Amino acid sequence: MFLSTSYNKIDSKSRVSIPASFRLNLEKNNEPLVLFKSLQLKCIEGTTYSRMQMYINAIDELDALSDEAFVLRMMMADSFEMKFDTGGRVIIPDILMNFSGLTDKAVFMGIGESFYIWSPTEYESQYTKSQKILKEKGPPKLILKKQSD
Amino acid sequence: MFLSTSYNKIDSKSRVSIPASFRLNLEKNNEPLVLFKSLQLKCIEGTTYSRMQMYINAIDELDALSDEAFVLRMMMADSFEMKFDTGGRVIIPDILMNFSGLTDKAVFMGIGESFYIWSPTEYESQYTKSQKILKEKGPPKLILKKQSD
DNA sequence: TTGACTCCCATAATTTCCCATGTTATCCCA
DNA sequence: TGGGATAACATGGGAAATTATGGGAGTCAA
Repeated sequence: MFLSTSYNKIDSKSRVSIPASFRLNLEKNNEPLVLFKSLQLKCIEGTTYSRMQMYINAIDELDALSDEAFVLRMMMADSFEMKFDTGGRVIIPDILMNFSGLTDKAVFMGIGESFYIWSPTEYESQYTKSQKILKEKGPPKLILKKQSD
Repeated sequence: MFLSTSYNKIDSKSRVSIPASFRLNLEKNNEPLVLFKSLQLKCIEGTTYSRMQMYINAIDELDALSDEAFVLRMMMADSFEMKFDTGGRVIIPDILMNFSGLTDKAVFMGIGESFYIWSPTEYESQYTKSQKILKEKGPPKLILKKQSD
């Protein structure tokens, strides 16, 4: 699971350290890391290779001509398998840098099965927004289920 | 898995480098590359030899005289097994160049089990279209299943 | 001999890999 | 509980390997 938030520097080669706790989570499960454009937010999303595989399998089960399949294929096109250097860094592809507005600093935000990478300004505005909603609507009501598989 | 998007040049001999990550994916699985006309889009589709075989098997399950079977057989006729040169390039057959409107630049778009090759203009219009669908209909709702095979 | 095609080599640019260093966090013992 | 030793982490830079791409020599057929 990916949890917690941290800031890391992006150097002139577009390299950035993935937080150690995230890396450990991947290594423990022997999972490569995949980064892709978030479908809803102006940020990069990171997840495991096998979770990405689940999306791909889902494509084959949809009507090949459907809008859903079309959008999912585009999502794959904006996905990148990452390689770590010995220091635990990855190089963020230009496409993702531009899309998310990243320059020299990245905010890593673990959200369970995946994590977000934000530019600091975008992160702050999203955080503020979430606090506002929380204040107005109160905490969300959750129905917790035991894991079935 | 074929992931990510990249641009490569097509030279005067109709040669083009297949992105290294795609090549690696093929080599790793000892799979020849097959290119064919997309059935839905104005682009070339690339996939593994064994996935092409799955399409062929699917034809056999259809009514031999049906329109579907007819169309699929025609698709097979416009499929080509590719040979790589020492630099990792292939020569794109004229039929496919003309069909997809390729001239001097190709966009490679990994979509999981296969990949598309577009002319830059066609790629951009398709990308715009996907963004529009995403905006209007929101992200596809998926029920993700763990891989069963 | 020309044209089309295949195979191979050359090179520039990019990417990957590895080593070095400062900084932060963790641990252990007094 | 403090404070120093040790390990882990984040970050910088450069060497080495890989990739993309251009061009040419050899082959075969018309």
